[in-house]
Amino acid sequence: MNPTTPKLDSANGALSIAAVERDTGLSKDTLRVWERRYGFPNPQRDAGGERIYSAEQLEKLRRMRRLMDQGRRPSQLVGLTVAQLQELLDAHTPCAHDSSRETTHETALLNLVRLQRSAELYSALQQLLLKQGLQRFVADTLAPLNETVGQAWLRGEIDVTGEHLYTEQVQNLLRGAIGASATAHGRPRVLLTTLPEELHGLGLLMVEATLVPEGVSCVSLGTQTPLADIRTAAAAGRFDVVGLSFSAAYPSRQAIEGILELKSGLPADIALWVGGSAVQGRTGKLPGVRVISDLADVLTALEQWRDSST
Amino acid sequence: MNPTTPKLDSANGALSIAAVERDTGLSKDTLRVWERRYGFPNPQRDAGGERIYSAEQLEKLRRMRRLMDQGRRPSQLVGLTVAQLQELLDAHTPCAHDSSRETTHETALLNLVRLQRSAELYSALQQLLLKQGLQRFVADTLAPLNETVGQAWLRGEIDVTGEHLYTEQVQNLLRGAIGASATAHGRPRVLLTTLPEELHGLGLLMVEATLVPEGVSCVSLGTQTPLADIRTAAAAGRFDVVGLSFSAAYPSRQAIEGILELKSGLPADIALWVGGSAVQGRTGKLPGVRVISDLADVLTALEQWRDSST
DNA sequence: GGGTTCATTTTGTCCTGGACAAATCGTTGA
DNA sequence: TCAACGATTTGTCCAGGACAAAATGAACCC
Repeated sequence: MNPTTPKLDSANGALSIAAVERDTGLSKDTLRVWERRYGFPNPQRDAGGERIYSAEQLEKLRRMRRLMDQGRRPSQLVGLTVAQLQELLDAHTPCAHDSSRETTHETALLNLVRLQRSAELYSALQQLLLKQGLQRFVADTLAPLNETVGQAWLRGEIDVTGEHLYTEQVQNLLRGAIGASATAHGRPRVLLTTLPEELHGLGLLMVEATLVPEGVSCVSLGTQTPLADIRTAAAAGRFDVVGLSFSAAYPSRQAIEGILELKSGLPADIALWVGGSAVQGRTGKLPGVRVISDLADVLTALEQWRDSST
Repeated sequence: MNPTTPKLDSANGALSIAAVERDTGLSKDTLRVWERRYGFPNPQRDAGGERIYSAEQLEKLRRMRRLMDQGRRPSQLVGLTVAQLQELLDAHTPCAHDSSRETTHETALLNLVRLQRSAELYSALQQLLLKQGLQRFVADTLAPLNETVGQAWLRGEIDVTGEHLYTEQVQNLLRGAIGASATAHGRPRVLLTTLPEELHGLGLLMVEATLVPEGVSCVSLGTQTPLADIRTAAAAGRFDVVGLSFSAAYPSRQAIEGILELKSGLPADIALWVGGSAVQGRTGKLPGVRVISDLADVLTALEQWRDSST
């Protein structure tokens, strides 16, 4: 189908520019212009003159990207070593969440992730779910655990496998619980999804799990729905609310732009709720959009909607 | 953060090249090279010389893309009108699976997808699941329904929204069912995942749903696991079998290459099972690999494994 | 001091046109 | 019927120039 798919890519450690684009989210144009301007990354070339990036360059690019998501600019970062970048990342870690504050549950669960004991992880989570109930489980256990796993991943304590495994088990659990308690005709009708290029769907599931017990009827479109499709789906399904979720990796700028564009094409009587670190504190730039600060705030937003729609 | 994000995009009907890339999945490079070679699309230019695509051009590009997913080549398509392209899309309905063969269940379910009645879809599927049991439900209902939905999508009868919604509901259902009947210590231990660039995870879930009732302990890593990670995970978790799934969209060549490379790096006592249209009938090219022909064959493979490992 | 305006710098995206290699097609020969 | 091999098609990559939006910093007024 694709006449040319990128050589071998990550198979033998030879990273093409397309592979780096996928992994870092930095466009090919950006990678080339950085090389021209800053001299980094300075990849080797194969026989055909095409760029071959090393794993180390990829690591540095990944960290740069994360720091830029926090508001830094590339020229400040490009001269630093991987270790120095890592220091900056560690320094930023919100002090409100240092490891000493991790609960016993959390460290135990994190250990299961680290050891890749998926079945035990699943049943441990399930027990907590039964004990706490869906909403409290999501807000009090899952949300901080997510954070902890994310941090552990950044620090390199968990590999890709561990992270995949974690999200898989959480999805299994949440989807089962949601399916069990879904209602068909509740109000409001909420449409949940993410914008294109946002792959993380766990946030959506957590929101859905929070809303469903309140009698809300949620429809999730999964991740990566084109703007035009969100619009038509929202109108066609007579939804009251459209909810978007953004992970920390999503560029804040892009998020705001997408949100505003969607808002402008959405009927005025459909509310737009957005949540995730990419949009935190940007309320000012998003008139007419409800910015959700955390999972508890989802319920507040719901209450407000119900009050105002009487 | 991004100093320049594409103007206003589709907000006022002015489509930048980036917007068209997002909507059609055709890369900027491809769009430019088509314009150079075929004279289409031939967008207007704004004051700065940048391309402005019309909605009509976008429509034609969308259809071309769909037809190319069916194996056509751009040079055949670029001269046709939108109407002619639509005709081709309508005509594609493969005769092996004409609508007359669809069961009553199937047409009813397909209608729910088309009308985006997600709650009803979910409960209809759930009823079937209860009546048929997990394994028969997956093999007899879900597999053909998948096929039908895929065909309908190719013909343009269902939009992205409908497809998202369908996979979302099926996932909810299967994950719930799997979670309910999972066993922690069964044999064999099976590791399920897809290679990088393969995004479709529904096949994995269906396999998992088929195996779990047999007392197999399955661990799914979700989609897009790098080869190196599959290897380390398989060894570290002491798995007996690694299972890979490939959708029809995955290039066959790439699949075989990836499988062989994985096989060569895997301990000899770990079996490798692969399934999906991309690998059908390629048994000859894959020595030492168990090619799974369909869902029933999964159970055959399981039986064989259990026989040979006594 | 705190806020507004304006020039300057930074930065990502888009442009052109050339090149190449993988995939496919069409033909030939066993 | 199938394998092999040249010709064609096709998507990706490259270089280096240009531009406009965003961020920064200086000057200014209340």
